[in-house]
Amino acid sequence: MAQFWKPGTEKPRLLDDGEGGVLFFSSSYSSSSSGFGFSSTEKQRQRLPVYKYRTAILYLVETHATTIIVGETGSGKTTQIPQFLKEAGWADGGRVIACTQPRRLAVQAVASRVAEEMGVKLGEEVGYTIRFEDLTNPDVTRVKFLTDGVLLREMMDDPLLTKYSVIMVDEAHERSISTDMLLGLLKKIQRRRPDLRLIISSATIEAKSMSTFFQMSKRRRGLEGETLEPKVEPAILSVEGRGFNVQIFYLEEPVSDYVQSAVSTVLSIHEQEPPGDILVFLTGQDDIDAAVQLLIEEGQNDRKKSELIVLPLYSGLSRAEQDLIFSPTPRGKRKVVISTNIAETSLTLEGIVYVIDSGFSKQRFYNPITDIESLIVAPISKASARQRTGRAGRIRPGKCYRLYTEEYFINEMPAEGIPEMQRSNLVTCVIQLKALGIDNILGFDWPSPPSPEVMVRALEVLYSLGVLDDDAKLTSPIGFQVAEIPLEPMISKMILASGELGCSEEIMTIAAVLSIQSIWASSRGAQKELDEARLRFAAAEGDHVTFLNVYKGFLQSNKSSQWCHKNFINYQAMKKVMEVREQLRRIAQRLGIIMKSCERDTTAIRKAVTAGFFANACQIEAYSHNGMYKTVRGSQEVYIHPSSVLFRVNPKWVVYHSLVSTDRQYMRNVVTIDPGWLTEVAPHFYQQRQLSHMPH
DNA sequence: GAGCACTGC
Repeated sequence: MAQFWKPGTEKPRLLDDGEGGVLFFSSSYSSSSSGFGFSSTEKQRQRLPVYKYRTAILYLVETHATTIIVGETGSGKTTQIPQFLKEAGWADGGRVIACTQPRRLAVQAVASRVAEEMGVKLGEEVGYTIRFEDLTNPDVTRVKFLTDGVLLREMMDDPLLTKYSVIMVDEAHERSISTDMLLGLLKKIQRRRPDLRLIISSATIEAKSMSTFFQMSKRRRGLEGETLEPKVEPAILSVEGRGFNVQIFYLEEPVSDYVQSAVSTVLSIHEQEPPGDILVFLTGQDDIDAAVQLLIEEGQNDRKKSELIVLPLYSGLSRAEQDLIFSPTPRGKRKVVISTNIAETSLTLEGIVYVIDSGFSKQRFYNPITDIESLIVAPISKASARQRTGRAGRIRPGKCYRLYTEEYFINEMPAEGIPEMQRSNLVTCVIQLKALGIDNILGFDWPSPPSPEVMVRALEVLYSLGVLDDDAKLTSPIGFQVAEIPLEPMISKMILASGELGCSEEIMTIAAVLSIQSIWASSRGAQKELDEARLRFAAAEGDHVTFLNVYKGFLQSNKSSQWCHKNFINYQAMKKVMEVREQLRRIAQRLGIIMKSCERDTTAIRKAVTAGFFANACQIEAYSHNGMYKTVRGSQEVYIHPSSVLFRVNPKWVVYHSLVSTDRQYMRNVVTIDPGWLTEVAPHFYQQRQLSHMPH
């Protein structure tokens, strides 16, 4: 292997901070406020790198409106800082300390860890809130963990978030849409609430741009000089991590086939390196299955290679298939996990010593002209590369093999990825801002502003749904109701229509199914059986009505997991459908939507679907032999996806829920309609499209 | 007859 690789100079756990203005405090250990002898958890707390910055952090939070903390994994910032704040009195007088996370699992894990360290029952002094689960008690909860999406929802009832004294936004470097929205809105809140403190916690050094972002709000206000106010300039503090060193190797020459290159690197490691599991980052199911296949074939006629346990990992796998990843590696074997980005942040694997990084991942891009989102294989950023590398150093020093050259890493790889906000359709984001009373959407102060074209397109869609009026204000009641329902606006509109059409029971089910990934079980190696199972539920009207048949069968089976397994249905997904449906039913009740079943009248159901998705109407091409459709709106060429029950049935008129773009545009989840309904449910859109009168 | 990185309310 030596001739293929050369050691790099970069050490991933060291921050290459060329940034000025980074504050390093090295105060001595502070004592605990408990006054008791140190318990073992107390000792563990003190060993975390963040512990020696306790005084510094509390000082900075006291004196600065915003504190930016750059901390690598293992620094302990997420679990310790909320406790420091609590001990220092930030939760006195009924105030609450909030800490947001991008993911539900992280919220639960961190909250229970902190409750344990503080010796309190989870849900009392320390609590958490995620969708479907609120483990807090408003009277006693003082430290609250929540997803950033939940905090955004809380702003709809309490726009200034008055009960919180400090809000810590964790994992801000991931730059998800909801984190970015939160940052923009918190900056606005700061102007009205000088008492509020923000802590922005990030794993990368882009702290500088974040600092500039938070600096300006106060300047504009002209607060400088007022003595009682906190400093307008955000503080930046850097905290070291506690990972092990990872040695990095680069390719000497670029390769064209990273799958093949990854496979041969796995084999070289296995031949030449001491025991330790391998994690390979590829881009998607295709790549991963191909690599798994190649490695299994290699193992079939070679004793040494047969010691490899090769496991794929991506979100489409069933729970049981994913759980295989966590089983301990037997003696004399070596586990090789071949994964998508899921292992970069969402899942942590223990026992990984070697990481192989292809340098690519699938990323979403959005084209506002065609209104199509697509997944494209694109180069990752340096920040991602470091994150991947860090996965090798969790238990002991590790090695990372990058399937690109050092020259490429240094000179060509972008420092940071493009924030999700600049790669997505923003319809949901815009309606949330409108609901929060932000009128000037185009002038909103974002950490990374999206293009005006994307914003205008979102406003156009909301206008066509009747959610916004000519002045781009939320309509009443429809606009406010759609904003209240936590789903895509087109699904929410469909729900509202179902109340009037007398089919709300059915539409709630359809809305719940459409809002989750897929109710079908993954079908690796059993495609034919899955297709047959799907046919057992198939309805002539299309996929939406088919979902109703599945849901009915599931209820009749008494929500049996065995029934799901037998019918190639994802049991976890069905449980989620039930949860979402229940939440929707409660919201509908609040909004005064009458719950009613239309029995077997699928006309009402399909009309309700059309009321939300009229913009996705398509007509088949008159002399098409290959099932080509054209969208009514833009004459775009589209095809029914082979997984649809209407595939090869090719009805004349359909509406679809979403497009998958590969070599062709495929419509997923398709239902037949009568074209007459289009002018009936959306006259403004199909009869008098007033292009001159678009909202702005 | 083909394919969906990952979250979240």
